Amino acid sequence: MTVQAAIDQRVSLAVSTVIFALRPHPESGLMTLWLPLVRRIREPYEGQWALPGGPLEADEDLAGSARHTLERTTGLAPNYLEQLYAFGSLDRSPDDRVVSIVYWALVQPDEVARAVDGENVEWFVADELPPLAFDHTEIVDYALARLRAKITYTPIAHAFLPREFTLAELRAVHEAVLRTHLDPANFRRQALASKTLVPTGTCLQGTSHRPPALFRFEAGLPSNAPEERR
Amino acid sequence: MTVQAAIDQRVSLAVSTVIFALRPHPESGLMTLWLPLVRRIREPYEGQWALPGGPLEADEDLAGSARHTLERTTGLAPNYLEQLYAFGSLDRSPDDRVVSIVYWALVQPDEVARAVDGENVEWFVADELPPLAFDHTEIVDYALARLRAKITYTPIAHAFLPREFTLAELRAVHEAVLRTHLDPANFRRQALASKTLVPTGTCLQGTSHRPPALFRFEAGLPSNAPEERR
DNA sequence: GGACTTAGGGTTGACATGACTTTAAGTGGG
DNA sequence: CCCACTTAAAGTCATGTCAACCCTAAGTCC
Repeated sequence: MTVQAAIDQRVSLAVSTVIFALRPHPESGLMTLWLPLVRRIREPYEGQWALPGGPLEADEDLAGSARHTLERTTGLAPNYLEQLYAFGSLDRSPDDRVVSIVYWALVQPDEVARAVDGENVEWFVADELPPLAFDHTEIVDYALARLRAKITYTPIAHAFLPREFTLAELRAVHEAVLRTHLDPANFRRQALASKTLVPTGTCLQGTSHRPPALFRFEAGLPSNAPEERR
Repeated sequence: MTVQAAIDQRVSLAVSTVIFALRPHPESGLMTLWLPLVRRIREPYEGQWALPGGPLEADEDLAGSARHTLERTTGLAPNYLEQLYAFGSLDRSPDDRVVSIVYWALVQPDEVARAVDGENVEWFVADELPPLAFDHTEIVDYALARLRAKITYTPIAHAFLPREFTLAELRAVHEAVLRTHLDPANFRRQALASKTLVPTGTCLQGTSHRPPALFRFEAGLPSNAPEERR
């Protein structure tokens, strides 16, 4: 058996990451979900857009690998990172057999993020993507569904925001992700009832109206991902 | 580079399955969760118990691989099969680097199941396991948590039962999994409100009391696993 | 000072939930 | 044949949650 044969015989393992951030929509100006894609520079699917990722290195954790691609494509560290799913259909790649373990991440779009956009990295509105390479369209759809489901029963919205934020900003995140309008009063009650928000005692000044109180997120629930929760 | 070196360099990929079934507890006689384990016949952890599984074959699906080990260890086809998590810590196996994609399955314990128990396969009460090889204790704990969480908001309990069942039997499954007592009247209301149960029109005869109506499960919600839902 | 805007709190009605009661329909025993 | 016993199945009621809505507070801008 040759070296190449030994490699061909085995299934190769990659880690990809769906990276979400909030930015204003280019037309409507409303906050929407964006994600960075990488243009493929080789076959298969050369020239098409794909999720950032790469083969799992022998000295890397799964989450570590996801964090690594995240840093490479956005220059940022994630505020939230969770394993999404392992995709392993036989036909997902035309020639070789690849199993992809996909993570999803939430980042806050700092000024930094724009500077790091490399030659082959570009951000897209998550709900208006071009056709993607491999099964990546299906993967993004699943990640979107998971994000939209999870934000309704878990306090992860703060991961899109800086350390201190107002309830209106937090509500804006929910509205942007879920693409709905939420009642401010009911949202406030529900958010405060979750026991995960701590008032900083200060108010945000410089608004043209009543100054809103600032809050900080305080971890209430532990993560439910076995690997990360150590 | 030698063939061995080429193999060593790469991360190997395995698929394991946590298989749940309900059987009476050996002491209390109450229904409890059981799962089959396989005794390891080689190092590392030789002689210890581990989850059934094996390396991912090049021509196998992920779910297909899980189904395959399921058939090998229990002789059964699963009524429910879902991906649990991909475990890939650097230290999970002492010598080589293994990433395990773990599935969990629900089966109904037919007469068949007992006959197939092989030399190195043995069923254990899920909450009273011996020390397991690798990180399999952690994996089982996670699978148990997932099952107990999911049964409360998803109709999967029927996967432990034959095609037709009474509400009392369905409630007994919930009680066995969650290890609690549930009010029969409230459980009935909740179960019927879920719109996933169809009355067969017949009643179970031969009981020493009022004959209960039989129901059949009718899929209401689609699966939320992207790979399986095709 | 008054219009305007958002913060923040209160009210109400629809609905789900848990604890409990009542009636129905079978068996088995005296 | 009547009665005790068991579980099925339906109903009642108090509580809690949630969405829709209204109202007042506290700033800015003109």
